[in-house]
Amino acid sequence: RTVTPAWILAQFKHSSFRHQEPTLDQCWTGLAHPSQKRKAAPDTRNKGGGWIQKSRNLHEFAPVTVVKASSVDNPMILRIHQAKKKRIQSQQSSSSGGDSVGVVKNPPLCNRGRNEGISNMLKQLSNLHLECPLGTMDHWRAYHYGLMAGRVKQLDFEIVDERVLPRLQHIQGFGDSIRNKIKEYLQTGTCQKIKELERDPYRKAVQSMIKIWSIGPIKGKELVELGYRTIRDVRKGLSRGELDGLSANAKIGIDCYEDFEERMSRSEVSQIGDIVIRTCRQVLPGAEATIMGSYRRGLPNCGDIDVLILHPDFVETTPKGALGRLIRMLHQSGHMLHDLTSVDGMTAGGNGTELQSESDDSVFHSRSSEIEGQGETSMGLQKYGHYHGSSSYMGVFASPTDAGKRRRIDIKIYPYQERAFASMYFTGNGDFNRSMRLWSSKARGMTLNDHGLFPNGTDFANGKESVDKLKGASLPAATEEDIFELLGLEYRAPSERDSFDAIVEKSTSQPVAIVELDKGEIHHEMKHIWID
DNA sequence: CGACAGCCGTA
DNA sequence: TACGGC
DNA sequence: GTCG
Ligand SMILES: O=c1ccn([C@H]2C[C@H](O)[C@@H](COP(=O)(O)OP(=O)(O)OP(=O)(O)O)O2)c(=O)[nH]1
Ligand SMILES: [Mg+2]
Repeated sequence: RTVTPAWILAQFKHSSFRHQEPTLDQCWTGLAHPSQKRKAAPDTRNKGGGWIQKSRNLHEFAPVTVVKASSVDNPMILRIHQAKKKRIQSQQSSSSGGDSVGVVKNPPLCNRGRNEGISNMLKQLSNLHLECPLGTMDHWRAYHYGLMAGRVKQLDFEIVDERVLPRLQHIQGFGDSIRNKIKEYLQTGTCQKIKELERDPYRKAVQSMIKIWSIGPIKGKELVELGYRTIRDVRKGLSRGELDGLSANAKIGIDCYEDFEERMSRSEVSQIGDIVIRTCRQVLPGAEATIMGSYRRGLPNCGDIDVLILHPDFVETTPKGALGRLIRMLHQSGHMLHDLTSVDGMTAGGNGTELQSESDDSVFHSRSSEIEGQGETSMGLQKYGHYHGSSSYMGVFASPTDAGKRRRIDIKIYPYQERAFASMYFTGNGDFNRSMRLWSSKARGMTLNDHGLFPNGTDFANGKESVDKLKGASLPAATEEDIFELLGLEYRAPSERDSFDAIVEKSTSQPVAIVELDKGEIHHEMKHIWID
């Protein structure tokens, strides 16, 4: 937060090192009315080498100097850095390692649903921070609470009273704060922090703003500072012309507020899927379209519908303009109501189903952005040195089962050779993907994304443009099983891909190890412990 | 202190 | 680049 | 929030 000079002066009066929380009017919001916003100036705070950074334009923002706690004079941080140096040295001298880990921090986990109450409490804490990340820390608080909510369920013992707390201390991720909350839960059956967060009217207001699609914590706070508290307020403001500065997507989000809050039944998802898939086959004969996301994982209800399109004849590219034609046709039939992303080829005159085979050179080189070369993102060619033509669409679909209701839809199309990676990605869930990518990077020295699996230390990783195409190329995988195998992970069916801890090293793996870390270091490289 | 996945689209 | 989203 |  940026504070006003008034707040700073007030702190000196207290002659104490503990400062007071600034009240709302002691904060410098620096906010302009959305409709008056100019182009965003680059945020230069906290960048650059020095450990003292001056604030920018004094007339625009509060005259505050940001002091970074640096290693220069902070004994705590010095100690950490020295410890780090020592660790590195000892590893270089005796590379045998493996036994440097005295405490076994990874007890056997099982997948029985234990510790329900505690897990629910942690999940609530996670959601409260996630749904309203006011501070910069809240994002990672939510992340960690979420992680531990999953992990308590998998413990091989039930937390019934305080005597097991010391035992928790030796398990990765249960720090002081969480152990104290568990203690409080055991004693009182509740958690004051949750109550506190739920009561806070400011939080509540921001949260209701954030639920508008395309409004995040920044815009949400801005709206609250401007006096809006509820979706009704925002709608009123919009009708008065006070909020014309909001993005086109935000206006759609406001319009569909209640509809987007709801989740749909599987049967509704499958009916929408039928419509999309049928239309897709008309527009692109031979295409394979599949419903992904929570639907593929078998959840009883879904927040949106995710559709993946592939075509076996387009191995390295995607058919030009196909996605656009699909969207156009869905608009014409009245199913698609709004676009949340632009679509190349949608407004083009290209008729129906002309199919260029990908061996046609014109498909390959249609990558200038002025032309409506479909798909091909600018990053793809530069960073990966491989040619790809994936593209994606986000829109709003009319419910076929619940008249008048509007549903979020995501449609993505990938080259056929990326199908395993695209399907892994699009099946999720989000935590599972993050866990798998973290494992890939930390334990295997490879970067995993929705296009492929890339060994690090190649041109890809260095961000250079690849001259030799093979050097920047992905390891091949035709199926999802292949990807688990390449990474040395236990296979997980879609319905099992439900948490961070669902990523587990395969016991008999002969992985394609690229990093030269010993096992102990791999395991303890990060706080995320991979359980054998 | 820095890490906690890796991208894409909009303004 | 900042923000929001998958 | 937690770890190294
Ligand atoms: O931060 C994210 C969000 C999503 N995804 C992937 C996994 C996810 O399964 C898929 C579709 O995203 P969506 O937001 O639709 O999630 P979902 O798993 O389908 O759940 P929901 O029922 O809320 O749609 O995209 C990620 O990799 N990272
Ligand atoms: Mg979904």
